[in-house]
Amino acid sequence: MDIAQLKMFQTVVECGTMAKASMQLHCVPSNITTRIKQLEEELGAPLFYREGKSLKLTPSGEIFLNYCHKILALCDEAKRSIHPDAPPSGPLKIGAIESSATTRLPNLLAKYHQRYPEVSIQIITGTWKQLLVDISQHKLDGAIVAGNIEFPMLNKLGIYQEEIILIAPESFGEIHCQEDLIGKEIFMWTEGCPYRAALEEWLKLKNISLPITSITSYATILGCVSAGSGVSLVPKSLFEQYKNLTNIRGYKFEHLAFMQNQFFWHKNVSNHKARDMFIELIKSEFCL
Amino acid sequence: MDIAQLKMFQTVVECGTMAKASMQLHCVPSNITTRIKQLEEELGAPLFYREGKSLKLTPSGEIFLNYCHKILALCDEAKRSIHPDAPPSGPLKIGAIESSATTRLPNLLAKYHQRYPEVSIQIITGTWKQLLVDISQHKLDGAIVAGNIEFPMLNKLGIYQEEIILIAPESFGEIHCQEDLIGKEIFMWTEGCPYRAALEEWLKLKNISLPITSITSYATILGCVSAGSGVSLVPKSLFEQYKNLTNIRGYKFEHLAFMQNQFFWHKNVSNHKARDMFIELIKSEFCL
DNA sequence: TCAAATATTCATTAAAAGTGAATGATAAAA
DNA sequence: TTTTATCATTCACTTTTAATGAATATTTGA
Repeated sequence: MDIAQLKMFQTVVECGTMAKASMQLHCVPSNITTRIKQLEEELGAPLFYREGKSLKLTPSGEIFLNYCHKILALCDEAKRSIHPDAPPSGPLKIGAIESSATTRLPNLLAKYHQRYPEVSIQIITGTWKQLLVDISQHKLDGAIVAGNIEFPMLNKLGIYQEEIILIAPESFGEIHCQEDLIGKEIFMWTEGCPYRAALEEWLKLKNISLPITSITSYATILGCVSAGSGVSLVPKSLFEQYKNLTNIRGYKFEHLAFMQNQFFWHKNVSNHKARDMFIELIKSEFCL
Repeated sequence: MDIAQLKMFQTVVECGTMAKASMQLHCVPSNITTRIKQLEEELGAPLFYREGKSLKLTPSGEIFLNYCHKILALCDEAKRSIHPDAPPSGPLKIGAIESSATTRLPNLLAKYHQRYPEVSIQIITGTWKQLLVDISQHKLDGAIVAGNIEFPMLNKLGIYQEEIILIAPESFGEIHCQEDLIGKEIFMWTEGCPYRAALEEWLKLKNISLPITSITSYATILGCVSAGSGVSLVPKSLFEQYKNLTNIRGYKFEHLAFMQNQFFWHKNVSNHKARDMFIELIKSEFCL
């Protein structure tokens, strides 16, 4: 067993194909094939089902992948631990829900990169659940997530309150209560979005159940509302980012005016200076 | 960074010299030298102070060694996890305090080896503290220790009660209270031995403080008592093992008649079948 | 002071990793 | 359906890396 092999295996799973993994690892596909087979032989079990050209993890592969993440994360940590006072460097994988990624992150990243140019940041978006699971499996170093969540093995830090507003085309007239939405089309992020959950909860208070159109793009949601086809519930900061879309009106959403956004990271991962400096930056930006 | 390198580094630390490590790893010393240097270069810090031919870990080396243990333990665990139903095999490092090692372990090991001949067992003796620290640093897979101890990150299982007796030469006459020991020489295991602690506590009840001769060998302690030169406090099972020493008398030690012996292992290490079967054996032998 | 043990260097050999072109199979596109 | 892209794999080959063994200098212990 070899660390390079583990890295290859992990990358193949991430990329989905050996061809893509070989690009990312700057080597030739045949090399990956050989070394994965070699690994499978040593372990005495296949890691992938090979059906046609698709690769699917076997149960053994799933188990082994989890260990790979842990082992590689530990190796990184071991290296970092030797130079506790060196400026942070290396990769930093930060997750964020879409709304945070589009509104707050760009600013944050610019400052971070200016301070620590040696760190190569990677941003991954996903649902809060995906992101937190990924952190606990060491696939992410940390993530910004909305809502007051507790998650085993993860530390958290409250960062900012995101104001939530209801947006609708000017043509719809004033919107103040649930009934004003009846007959209107509603655009929201997919399942797992806390804003969506809040809206559904609000409607349920009056026993109203309306169909919601799922759109995984805030730009599109704003576009739809702007085009006059429906309403949505979005962070105010996002709305302001798109304020050139003039014919949209925002309304206070009293049911859940603010949502706490938090940064999560793994309790067991220490000596991660790049991540710790990211936390420090967050603190200095938002926690004054 | 390479797993083979980490294994080499760990082995060098264990063996104390590169020469001995090279024997254990079945390669030549120059290879070890080269690969350790290579590792140091990659980490950007020396792992050893090289003064003459002695190797001493640098602070960086200490830190890195801890990660090595964790990483290599995880690699083993990853391999084992693939074959959950295979009979246990591979190395199994069990620690024990001297008294357990000499009295209870031999029997246990015979049975274990008969059942799982593929496991190569290694027994390490030490003080309870050393052993438990070694488990938490993944240097040991488990250990048998006397006394009712709690230790972070470790699971424990009570196994048997060890009866404690006071032994003295027949020539000393009856011994029943602390005062009977005054003027007698006392032989005990070194600091850290729970039996010794119990004896000292017992003497302290009457504010008696007697000098104790430390001997790290039960055979020698028994021999000294048998030769008529002093008294000691030992597990009854040990005393019985040496009962051919006829002129020793054993007395009930009321202050601490029994001492609970326990098996400890690491909470975070799962999928360790060889160890789990050892626990099962202990249960079936002692916990009926 | 001598002898055994040790880390290290260096030229050499053996092993392993990586390459690149060819092949066949598969899924998507025309 | 045919065509085209993409993919994993095989194999002969090259490059890189690890391991060896003899030589050397140093140190510990007798």
